[in-house]
Amino acid sequence: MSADFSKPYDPKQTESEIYDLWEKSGCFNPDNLPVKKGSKSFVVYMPLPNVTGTLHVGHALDNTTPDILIRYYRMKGKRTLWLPGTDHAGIATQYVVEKQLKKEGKTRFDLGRERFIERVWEWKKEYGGKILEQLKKLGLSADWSRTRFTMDNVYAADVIDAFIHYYKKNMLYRGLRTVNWCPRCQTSLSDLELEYKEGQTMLYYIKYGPFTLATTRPETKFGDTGIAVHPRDPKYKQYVGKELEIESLSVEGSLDAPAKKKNNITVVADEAVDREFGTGAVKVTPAHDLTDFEIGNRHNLPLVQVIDERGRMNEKAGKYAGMKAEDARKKIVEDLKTVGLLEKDEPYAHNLAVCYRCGHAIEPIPSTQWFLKMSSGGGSASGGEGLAERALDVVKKKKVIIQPKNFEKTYVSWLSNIRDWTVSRQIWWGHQLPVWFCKNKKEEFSKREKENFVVVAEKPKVCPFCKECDMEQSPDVLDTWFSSALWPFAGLSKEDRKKYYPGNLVSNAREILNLWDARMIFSGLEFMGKIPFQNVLIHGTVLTKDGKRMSKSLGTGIDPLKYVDEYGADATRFAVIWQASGQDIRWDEAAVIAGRKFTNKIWNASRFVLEQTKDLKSPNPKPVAKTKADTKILKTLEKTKKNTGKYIESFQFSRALHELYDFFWHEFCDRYLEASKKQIENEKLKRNTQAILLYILKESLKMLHPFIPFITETIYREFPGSSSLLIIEKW
RNA sequence: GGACGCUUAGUUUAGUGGUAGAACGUCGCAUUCACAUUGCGAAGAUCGCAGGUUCGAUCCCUGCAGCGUCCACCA
Repeated sequence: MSADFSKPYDPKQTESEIYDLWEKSGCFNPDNLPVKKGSKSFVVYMPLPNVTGTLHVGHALDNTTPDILIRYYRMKGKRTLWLPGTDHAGIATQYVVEKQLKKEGKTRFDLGRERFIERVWEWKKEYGGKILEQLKKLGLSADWSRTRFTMDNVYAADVIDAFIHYYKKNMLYRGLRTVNWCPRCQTSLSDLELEYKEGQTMLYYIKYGPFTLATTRPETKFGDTGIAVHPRDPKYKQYVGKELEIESLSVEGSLDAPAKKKNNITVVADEAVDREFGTGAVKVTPAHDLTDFEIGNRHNLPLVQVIDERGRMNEKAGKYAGMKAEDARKKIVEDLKTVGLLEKDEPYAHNLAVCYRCGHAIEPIPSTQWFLKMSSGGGSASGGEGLAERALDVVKKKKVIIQPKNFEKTYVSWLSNIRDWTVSRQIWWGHQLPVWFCKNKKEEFSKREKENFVVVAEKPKVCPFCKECDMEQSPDVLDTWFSSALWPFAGLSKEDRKKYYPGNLVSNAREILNLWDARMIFSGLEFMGKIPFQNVLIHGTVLTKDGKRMSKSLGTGIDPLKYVDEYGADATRFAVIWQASGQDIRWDEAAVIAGRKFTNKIWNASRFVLEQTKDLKSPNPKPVAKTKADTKILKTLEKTKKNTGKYIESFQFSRALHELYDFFWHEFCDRYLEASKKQIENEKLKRNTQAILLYILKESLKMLHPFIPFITETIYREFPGSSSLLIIEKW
């Protein structure tokens, strides 16, 4: 293969050949790099793309900047590792496969858990590697030989160990949490699995002591433990913090005198209340509404469950017990009318959440979940500081630097107000909890003190409780983020951890700063005793040209491969970096075209330089400044080199690229190349001018290589006497 | 509802306490000599609005308006 300068640069032809060359050279793997002994490593953890993901411009942003750093530091002689992998993305993947099944007229229940999971693995085998293959087209120099999937056996073992570790440290506990429940499918549903149906219901205005409350669900009133108002609402200010004895409907369906009321209601002020809705005050039923559950959590309101798993009123509902919630509603409304507590009702259109599978109305009910303690407050037995405090500390002490700086605020406020992390999920695809229950000692809900389960990696041969049953594993799986939080070390082999942990950097979009970055930080501290990386780079969101969000469903998403195909990977990378200068990016195809023009310029300038210097015997003659033009270009080169390095090291990639663009195009091509034409005609200046041309071009290619690696490598191969690859050339 | 951000030439944007740089586009000129995916040159910005701080603000503060993103959610 050699470059054909008689034709315009054709990225399509060369890019895949060059990429093969790099892969074959093994230089993506830090263990193969010709680095000096004792030289430092530079490690980047790739944001794990979901196996269900399709490539979008955001991925190009996520990955182009680390690639620049990796290539730069590789050329600077560091041992560079860029660790790639994919995430099993629990709910998202399960959802995709279930949709596939639906087309065949089946549900996951038809297959059963085991066969369903097999089916997901099949799906993963077929599509799971696709996104990484697409990423390679952008020219990323990640070490693919180390690629891991968050459900690989070795990775899974670490995930299970982590769970057991937390359990032993008394940082995991079981508790109730209100979840979306389908009474027909008998399963909890994630947000993804909800569908919304527009419906007409009634909004009932119920008298509640000094309040009138609007609700669509009067049947949950027996589970009410609070009334919430907006903190800045002057109407209700006087009641906030008071516990009220309220004249209300009794479970016998009659009027309850205030004195007889057992469960009094606390008035709380909460930001979640919409002052404009209804009367501006709402009843709080933590057991049967997700928002109310959050409010209850914030104000320590008790949880009173009045509807059961089958969607029927339970014994707490007195004479209404056993009735379906819907029927109970009618009856209760009647009774409220009779006792004079119903002020009015009006029709109300709202979105009703239904099960995506069977269409049944979902019923929020409390269910047992596993929680990971985030904070030392609340009697953590781990002594010292909790996970959140430690993650906060390293950022406050600047051991971990979040850039741009203002995202530090987001991070700090999230961790400062954090609640314990619900790590269990009621789906099938994921890391199943290493929790084993005794079949003979079943309890609805068991806290530690009256255990009927053990937490161990392998199923115990003999049940420690009844000594005779075949223990049953908890059907729950872990939240996907629980496993991806371990990525900086679970992604590495035990051997690698000694060499490549801690790493240096992650680069991702802002929406996963808390979901992922924060959790990697505290997991790293907990399990490795060290921060996983010093730098968190948050890049802007890629928007459409008119400033709208890119989304697949709106048809505004953009596949960067379209540009790779049309203009080349270099031009695409150029466009991404060129535009990623400030905040969010309004993606403009014009930038890709500018990138292609630039690569074309480089191509032609290189052709000129290589032709002009063909007769130069010594491949690397020392250039000297003999003319004004010589002095100028050599000086400017030094300045550009210095600035480019400075900008790359401080993550100002766009600035670096603009500087390089300016230098190459305007200083080198427009000025020096033109001047060189005359100088070469002068025999006295000829040799030296040739030497300068070659030298400037070579140095330019090096500086440009991290940004536009393909074309620079292609041209470098044409250099007289170049034996090695540009990718490992000294910067 | 919460958090964060944006508002600078036709468009996309950079930037600084002393009235602004660029890219694309537009217009004019040039060009057999690396490149028309070119070169040279020109026009084009009261730096969202209203106050304030300051000798002086596009840059700092306050308010307003518009736009957007993320998170939470619609009782």
